Amino acid sequence: MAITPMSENFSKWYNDIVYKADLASQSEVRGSMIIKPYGYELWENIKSGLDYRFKETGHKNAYFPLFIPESYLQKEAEHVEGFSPELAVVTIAGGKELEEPLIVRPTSETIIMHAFSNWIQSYRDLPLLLNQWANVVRWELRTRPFLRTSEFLWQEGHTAHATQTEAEEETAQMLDVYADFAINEAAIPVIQGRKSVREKFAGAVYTTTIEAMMRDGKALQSGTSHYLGQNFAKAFDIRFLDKDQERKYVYTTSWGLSTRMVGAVIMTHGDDKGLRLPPVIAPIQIVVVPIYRKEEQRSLVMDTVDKLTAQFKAVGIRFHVDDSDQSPGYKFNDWEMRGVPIRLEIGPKDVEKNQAVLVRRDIDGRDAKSFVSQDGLVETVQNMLVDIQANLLQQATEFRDSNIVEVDTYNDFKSVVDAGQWAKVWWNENSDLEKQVKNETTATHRCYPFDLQEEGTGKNFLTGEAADQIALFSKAY
RNA sequence: CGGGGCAUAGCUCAGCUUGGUAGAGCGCUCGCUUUGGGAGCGAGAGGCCGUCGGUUCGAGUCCGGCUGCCCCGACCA
Repeated sequence: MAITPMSENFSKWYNDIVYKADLASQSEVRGSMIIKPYGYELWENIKSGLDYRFKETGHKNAYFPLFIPESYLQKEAEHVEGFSPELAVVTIAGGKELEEPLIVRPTSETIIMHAFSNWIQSYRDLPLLLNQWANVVRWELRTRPFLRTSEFLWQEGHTAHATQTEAEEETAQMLDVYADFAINEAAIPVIQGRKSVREKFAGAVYTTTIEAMMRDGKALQSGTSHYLGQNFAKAFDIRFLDKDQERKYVYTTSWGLSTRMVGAVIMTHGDDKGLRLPPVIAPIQIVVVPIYRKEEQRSLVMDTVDKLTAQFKAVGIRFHVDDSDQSPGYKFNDWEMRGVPIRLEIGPKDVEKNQAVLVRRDIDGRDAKSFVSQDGLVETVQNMLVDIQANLLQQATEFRDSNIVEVDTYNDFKSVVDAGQWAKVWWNENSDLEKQVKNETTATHRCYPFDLQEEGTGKNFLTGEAADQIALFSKAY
């Protein structure tokens, strides 16, 4: 029943929340999971926050096929090499061996770029701004619910532009969209930055990322936006006739965010009692627990509950009334474990006094509880939801900031990384040395953070040479 | 892909050493009593013991094959 404490075993704590809060369950298929209604509602709320932003920035949704001809994937050399170990391939269909195997998409650059090459003829066709919501398959050897599964849900945006500048602006804009969503809706204080060459998307010129710090100090890449240059345009011959009468290759971008975000929410906000959900994306924002002994009390209490929830409904507060047969104490623990931001208790005493008891999930102890008037309750609740949202972001931000440590020697680096913190260092791009660091410490290059760059140069923590960029290293999911 | 472990009720597991009619806790169903921080009592339902084969009068238990899952490592957008 109870959840394994985080301090005892973080992985177990995570799995306990996923399964006991009914977000997902294990499926019969290796490495796959069933997303249950409560988990899927959370994903739907994430989806709608993103989809709204995509539309606001001029993108349209479309849908491309699940199956991709093998030859498409092979057109971009680095891309195919990056994905080939984890592809699921269909070789037999309809009882016959296929002439050309079909790949179950690990991502859709190739099939979408193939379509783009037919659709784009003139500068008037640009920019082309598309997004698709889809499932993709990557045959991972080691899987964890939401963080890494063989099949997962995501969105992938694909755009084509006339100029490099425009494509790079798009790449940056969509990373901003992700960061805005993560910070303001998921209450996750992400760090924006550029990936090292070793960590970038196969086929990209460069990759930008939002990195989040989990409660165990590990980093989670929570969304990525890639500038693809003309790599795919050349591989798929996507050319347009420009105003100056010249045929030119387009510049493309792609960007994606997956159900992994659910894992990020769990591991950013959760505590030993279970999940803590930011009100903006919580499937249930307030749970009502009626309390009564006798039947007369029950109808009295329920009348008040009906009156109050009608007000919630009118203003769009997402509520749930738990009138099951469980004891109140059971319900309190259960809904805290499921991360509902506010609990409302209504008993005979409250009905009599025209009051209600509110308990907020983001605070521990007595301070979490308040006795408020039923008059103006909707406003009280709305204000509290806003306050909880802000408080979760603040708690996560303070945790993150206190766990990023500046180091300039390899020894300090090792102890910081071993302590589960992030190392902020001076660094020069070098894939071989990055690999060495990973082998020796298990920490990886997370990104070159845009907001933490400094003028001039500093001492590379590994080589001691002068370095011109600030990088973050840490253990990661 | 290398090393180790496991497969028995919805879940967690015992039973195997030493073969003899399938067990516990939790959960579930029904009834009564309860209800402001994980309630109590009583009754009940629920299993081709992963699968195929072998040994035996008799296999959850012993032997072999297969399949699946978990952990550690390696790999990894």
